[in-house]
Amino acid sequence: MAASTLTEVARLAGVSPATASRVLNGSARKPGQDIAERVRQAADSLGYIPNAQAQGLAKSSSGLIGLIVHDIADPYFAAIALGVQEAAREQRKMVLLATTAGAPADEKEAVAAFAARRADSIVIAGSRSSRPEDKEGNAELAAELDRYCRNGGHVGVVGHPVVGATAAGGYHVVTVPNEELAASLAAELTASQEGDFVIIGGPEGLFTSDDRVRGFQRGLAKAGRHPAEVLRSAFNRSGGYEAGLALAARIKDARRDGSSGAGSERAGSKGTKRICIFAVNDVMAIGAAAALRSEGLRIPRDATIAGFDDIETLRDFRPALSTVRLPLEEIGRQATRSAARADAGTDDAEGATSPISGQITLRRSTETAA
Amino acid sequence: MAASTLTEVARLAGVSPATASRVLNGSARKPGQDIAERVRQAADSLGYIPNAQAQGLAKSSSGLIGLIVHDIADPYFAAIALGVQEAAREQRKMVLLATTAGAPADEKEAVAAFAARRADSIVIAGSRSSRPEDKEGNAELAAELDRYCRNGGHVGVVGHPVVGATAAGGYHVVTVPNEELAASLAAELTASQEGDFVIIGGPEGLFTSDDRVRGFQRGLAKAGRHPAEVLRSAFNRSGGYEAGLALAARIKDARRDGSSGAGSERAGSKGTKRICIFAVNDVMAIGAAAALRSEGLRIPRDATIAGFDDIETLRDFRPALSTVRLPLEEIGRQATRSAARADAGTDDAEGATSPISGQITLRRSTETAA
DNA sequence: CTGTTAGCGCTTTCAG
DNA sequence: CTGAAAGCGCTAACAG
Repeated sequence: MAASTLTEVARLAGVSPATASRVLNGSARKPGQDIAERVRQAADSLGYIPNAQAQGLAKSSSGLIGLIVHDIADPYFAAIALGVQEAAREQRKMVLLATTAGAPADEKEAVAAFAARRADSIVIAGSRSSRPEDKEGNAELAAELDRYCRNGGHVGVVGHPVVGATAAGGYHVVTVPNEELAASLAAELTASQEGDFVIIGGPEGLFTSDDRVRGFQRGLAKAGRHPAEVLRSAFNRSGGYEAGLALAARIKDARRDGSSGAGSERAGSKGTKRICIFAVNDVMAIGAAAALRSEGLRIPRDATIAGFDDIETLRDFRPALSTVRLPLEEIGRQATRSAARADAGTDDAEGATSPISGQITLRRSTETAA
Repeated sequence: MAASTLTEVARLAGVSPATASRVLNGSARKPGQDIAERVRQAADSLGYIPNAQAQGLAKSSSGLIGLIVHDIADPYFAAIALGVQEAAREQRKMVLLATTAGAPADEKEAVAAFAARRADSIVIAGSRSSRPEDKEGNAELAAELDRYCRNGGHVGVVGHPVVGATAAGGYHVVTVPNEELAASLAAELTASQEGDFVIIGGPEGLFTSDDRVRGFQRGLAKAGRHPAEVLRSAFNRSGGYEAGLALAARIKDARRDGSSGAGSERAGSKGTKRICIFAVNDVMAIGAAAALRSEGLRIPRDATIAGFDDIETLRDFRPALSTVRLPLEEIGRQATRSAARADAGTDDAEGATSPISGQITLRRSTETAA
């Protein structure tokens, strides 16, 4: 028993399908009260549900918004996804989700799939990269995106423009001031941290990571500190954990050397000043912290640490993590809205969404008080 | 410049649209090598992307899987969503996401929207409820679901069947043994916990919560303990926080009374034995823990606490949370697969997926050792 | 204001 | 093995 169709409804109501369409699904022209009522009754007596595919085909638009994330289980993306959802709801659209693990090749496939479904717009979250191994993938992704835009699609990108994408019409970027914020974070930290800084970054070539690293170094330089050493690992918790392990070993070594055989536990109170770790995102920071802890080191006693993003789920972590708060939901919302805006013809200056701002948030993990 | 169509490709290749269709999109019949090659070339020289809407209309199926969650930013749902995503990928389908905050009315809308899009199957995650205020909504949801199934749709539900849904064909439930697991948790806890138990539950009528409460009480009874008092609040972090605040006050009072004016800080070592809190999910447990901490109480020193779910993002929380590990991703995967199975006609015993099992995981938060 | 007539792009009998 | 023709369900010009 297939779902009933508009034609059936029309027949039951004794009108033409066109009229039924006009009353059931919005149209500029309003049929007469009497007839409208009859149609409506027929419709719900049959349990009529319009076939969105057919509507889409006829109107060539789909009421769909495509969302591309690296990993929906990562709270960073989940928060953005929530924002996208909200914006989609405002536009009375549904969101189609694609998880790509950040591989440009998969992202390209996702874009193609969205294009095939005639998604009205596409939102891409997740760091762009310029790694050599992604070069080809990036080019293909850019080409796919261009084609999508040329065919009338709109795309909103979170963070950085996709490498190589010509800024064709319908292509919008929600810029996140990663570099500036990282610089500010560094500036604030230098006020209290006396020891060396170490950065735990993601793989080289990941824009988000690179920007934060660069910004942090800049902030350090401005404060007259020498540049931090940069440890590279995966852009997730286990990457942070690994790097944390390496740092823990180093801290212990330094302590052993510094205390020449004796054995106080408190690195922070020794000649060797405790290091301050900046992990380029919260999940990595949490991973690093876990590693230090597992090696018997304490934060902020033996080392201080800061992250980036201010992931909500991680706010109850102790010691509370110093970080940079990013309005993740808002970012998702804006990316979605900016993509839709062009859709509606509201061509206000190409990207009139208010700029994203973040907020340095110092908490216990970088406290240096006795 | 609209996307190019099959007809265009066919014309360019000098064949009929039918043939082009046969070579480009899978068909039982295989056109000749020579002609196939020509079509393929024409296709990608034009950058042809099949119009999924049109295909869907013609085949009346869409390659879409609808997923309904309360809140995609909640790590519990995010984990399930990841599993759904994976299963969808196996089936070469995309997932359509709907966030409903658990309101049956919204869920009904989501189901209707999915039905309109001719989703091949629908997965519903998130606790069902039998609260009086949801009664009407549940009935409508059930009706909508039934209609969807009757029209050939398949649905996979996580946890409990939707209230009032007739177990029509195509309706599958992935059962999570919440009650049993909660009972086991209680059993294990009674071995080490001497004080009273208190349960922080969600609103009455939420099945998941109710099951866990019931199971826990049963476990307690079996161990000869008297039933735990049940505090009700919202089924999320802030609900846990609120309840935690109330408990903190109570613990402090008890301590003051117990120590009649003197003032040791250690409730655990007093005559009043420390209470053991069971929060029906991890996020609530974390909230409660945060509340206790903010009131100057320490875990497990002043009270012990356990949660449920073993949310991955929360595993770095300290003290490590005792909980029941649930294979969330797997649950999502199974719900998706079981819904699809019927689709493929593989009618193996109505629900031949392996049953979900959980694992009691005792960690620091319930340690009672000195 | 309503009904009729064409498609939207693709699949799928059914002939050739 | 290929092509022609008839829709899938709905919308949007046109007529009436």
